[in-house]
Amino acid sequence: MAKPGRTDDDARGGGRTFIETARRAQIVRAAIDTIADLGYANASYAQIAKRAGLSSTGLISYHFRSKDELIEQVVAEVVAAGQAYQAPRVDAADTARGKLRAYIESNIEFMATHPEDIAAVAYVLSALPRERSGQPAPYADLHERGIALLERYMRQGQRSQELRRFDTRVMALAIRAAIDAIAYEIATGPGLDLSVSARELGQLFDHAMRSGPDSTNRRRTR
Amino acid sequence: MAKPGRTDDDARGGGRTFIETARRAQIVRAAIDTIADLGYANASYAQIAKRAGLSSTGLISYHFRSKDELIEQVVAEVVAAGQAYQAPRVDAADTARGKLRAYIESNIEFMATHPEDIAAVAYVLSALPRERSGQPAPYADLHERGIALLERYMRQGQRSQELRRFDTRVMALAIRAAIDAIAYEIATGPGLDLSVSARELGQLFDHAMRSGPDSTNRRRTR
Amino acid sequence: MAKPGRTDDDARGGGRTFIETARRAQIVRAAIDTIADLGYANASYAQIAKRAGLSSTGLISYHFRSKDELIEQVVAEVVAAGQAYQAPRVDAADTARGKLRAYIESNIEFMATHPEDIAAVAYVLSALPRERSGQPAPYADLHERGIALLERYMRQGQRSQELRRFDTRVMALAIRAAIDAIAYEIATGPGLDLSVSARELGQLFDHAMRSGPDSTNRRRTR
Amino acid sequence: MAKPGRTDDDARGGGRTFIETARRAQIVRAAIDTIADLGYANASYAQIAKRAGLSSTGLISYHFRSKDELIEQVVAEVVAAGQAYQAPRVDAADTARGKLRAYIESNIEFMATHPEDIAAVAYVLSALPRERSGQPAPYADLHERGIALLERYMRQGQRSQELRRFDTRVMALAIRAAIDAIAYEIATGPGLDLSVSARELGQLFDHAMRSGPDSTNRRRTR
DNA sequence: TATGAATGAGGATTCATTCAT
DNA sequence: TATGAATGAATCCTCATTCAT
Repeated sequence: MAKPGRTDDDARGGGRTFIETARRAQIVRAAIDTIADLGYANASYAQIAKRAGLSSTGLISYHFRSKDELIEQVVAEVVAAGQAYQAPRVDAADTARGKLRAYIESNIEFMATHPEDIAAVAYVLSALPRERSGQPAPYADLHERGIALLERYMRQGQRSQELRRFDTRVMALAIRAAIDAIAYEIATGPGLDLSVSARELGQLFDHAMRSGPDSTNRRRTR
Repeated sequence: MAKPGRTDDDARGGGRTFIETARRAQIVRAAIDTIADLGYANASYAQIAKRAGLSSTGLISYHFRSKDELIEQVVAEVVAAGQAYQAPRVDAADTARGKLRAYIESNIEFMATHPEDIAAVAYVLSALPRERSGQPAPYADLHERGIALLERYMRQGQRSQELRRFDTRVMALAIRAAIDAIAYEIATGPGLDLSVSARELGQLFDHAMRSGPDSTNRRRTR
Repeated sequence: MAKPGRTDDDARGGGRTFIETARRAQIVRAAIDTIADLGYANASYAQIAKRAGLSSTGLISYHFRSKDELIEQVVAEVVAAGQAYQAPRVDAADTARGKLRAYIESNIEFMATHPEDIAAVAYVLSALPRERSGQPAPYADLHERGIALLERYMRQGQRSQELRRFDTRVMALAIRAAIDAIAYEIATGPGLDLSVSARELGQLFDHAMRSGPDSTNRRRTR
Repeated sequence: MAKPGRTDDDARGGGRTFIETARRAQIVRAAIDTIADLGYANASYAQIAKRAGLSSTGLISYHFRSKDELIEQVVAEVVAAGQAYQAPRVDAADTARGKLRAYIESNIEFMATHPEDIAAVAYVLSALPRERSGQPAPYADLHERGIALLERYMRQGQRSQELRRFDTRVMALAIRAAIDAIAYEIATGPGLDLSVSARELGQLFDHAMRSGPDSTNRRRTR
């Protein structure tokens, strides 16, 4: 039958028609907007269909095997867009300090310029149960991968003595959290300027991480 | 007949009988546990009632005007407890740097030692729509008050030249976000140690804020 | 909460209110009528609620954990009524031939006088998949118990030489099937008289089973 | 454009192209398999299309005016195959007793050797509402024709005194029901042997119908 | 002929809330 | 105060059918 949302071979988008692909994209976009506007809990098929200009919720079910699959696509879409924006900017820098700064600044830029996308995934991720009977949270690896990348740069910078010694995990978590918070602030409240804030945050963590001129690098005790 | 959850004078707990107060507390506690366990979306009255040992969901509706009011109380309860823990510890410090460090460390301590409470409000806050038809987000002032407090200490420290010049709002947002992230990490993943992380984070932002090493870099005595 | 249809301890009807019991019975009755009228496939909650005079399908879900449970009760209800009718009549006979005849006749009587009940279970049993991935059909034991009872009487009669030798399983299946068919015919088509048919069928199988006067009892060859 | 399933002249297959006829047969076959496997309730167009190797459910709607028509064809197909098998075998016998015995045995043989077909019609017939707003049950004549045939043989046998006097309708109904039950048992449960059961059942009703042993009890030669 | 997109009705179930007791 | 019965809206999803291509 090849009802696209229902076949088993959906890992590959192989058998997707042009119109099917377009519809899926349209629905995913509508889902993002809906979630960003109303929150995850209120993002019903009815609301999504309304925003997508669809005359029936059945069409969503036709294109996506289940609501879970739709949400999955929402996250995937935003993540892909984010990485496409960020990767070249980070790669362009050549020192560890530079890469970390580029990471922070480009990340904020993307987030602040795609507020709907970010709001949507934020809603989704925070709505899912933290962990379900042993198995890890559904999108945990997403977060974890970002942290791991940051830590890798940090250790690199510590080896080359660009950076002082500190607990890389704590620092990485702090950076990610700060980025999210600032981006959110920029996107919602009108009080903060994008480029200024990006630079400020880059500076903040540059101060926090760099080897001080008084390089009496206190080692973590314990 | 003065149904407590329904009368108009509910802003003040004025007309509450003893038993009424106890029941409300019991239900709020059950709601916290439920939300922490199942997430906001699955925290139905049925589930909450079950955990509260109540035999009818009707009783919840009787004691709370609406589900919104119950959730409001959930947040209020946790916030009050947090402030009770934190205020004396911050007040005890006498310099701005000290206060900021105390704020960070005591905040993490509270959060890490009350994982259920924190999980519950985290779920609630992140589930609520950011803004609803013009009016600000439901608990925005909560967040805003925390930020304002931090900024006040920072400006104080900048005036006394304990701290370097930076954008206080960006810094405050970063601190709050980092605290939340670390506390969440401690509460869920078993990888992070509470007291170590608290100290690390205190140090992180101490580095980020303090005046350069050429200035009189007073060490925290402790 | 003790929502009756949802608690786990439903094996025991222990915690059932009077009104709850009454409602359940009412709904089961409405379900029987609906299924008998419309068939299993068309017996939606909406139809059942309409016939029960309920203003919401939600009430059915409130009283029964799931549709499966409701259907289970439908079958249980009819089976119980049938056994209550039949058991004393069979027990009253003292020879094997007599018991078998009483079984046949009383069974037809019950079925023909409770056409709705019979139609309902017939629909239900025939709608369920014959077997599902290994596990036996849902109500298979029901049928099997009836067959086993008949076979027991037959073997008894064969030992006492009241009955000729024959394959008891084939005979038992034939009897059960014939009873069902005749009862159905009586209940629907107006052409057949109840007591006459009951007697005829009793005679039919009496002829088929009794030791012929020419008691050259051919053993099953095989 | 003569959409075959939709035109009015569908009673006769007059205007059917070759490919149209083939497609219809293919779909009917797939429907039989699907119903036999999943039951009537779960035999959706989607499932049927999948088994038929069709890539769209639309094609089924294209070839059949409605689902009712498809189901009708399913029944017709199986009935035709059954009659093709049975008719010559019954005709070959020359006495009434012989014909009845041949009917019973050949009927069982067909049913037991075509379990899918039989399961499918069994599901269909038992799923359909007994009568729909006055008009008789959809396939009542099918059943009625079989009964009438049996009764004709019986009356013939009674006139020639091969058979004792009994209610022919009750007997005919019993025979049909028994055949169905045994065939079903053979097809599903592995406990019963086909040829043994066929012979047993033939004997059963031979005993039930034949004139008493005082009469000239002709043995079947075979 | 065949496909796949689209439709809209209808499916069971969950939910917060109300109300009589 | 507390209970449990009842309500009706809203949830996702499945289905047969239609239609443009």
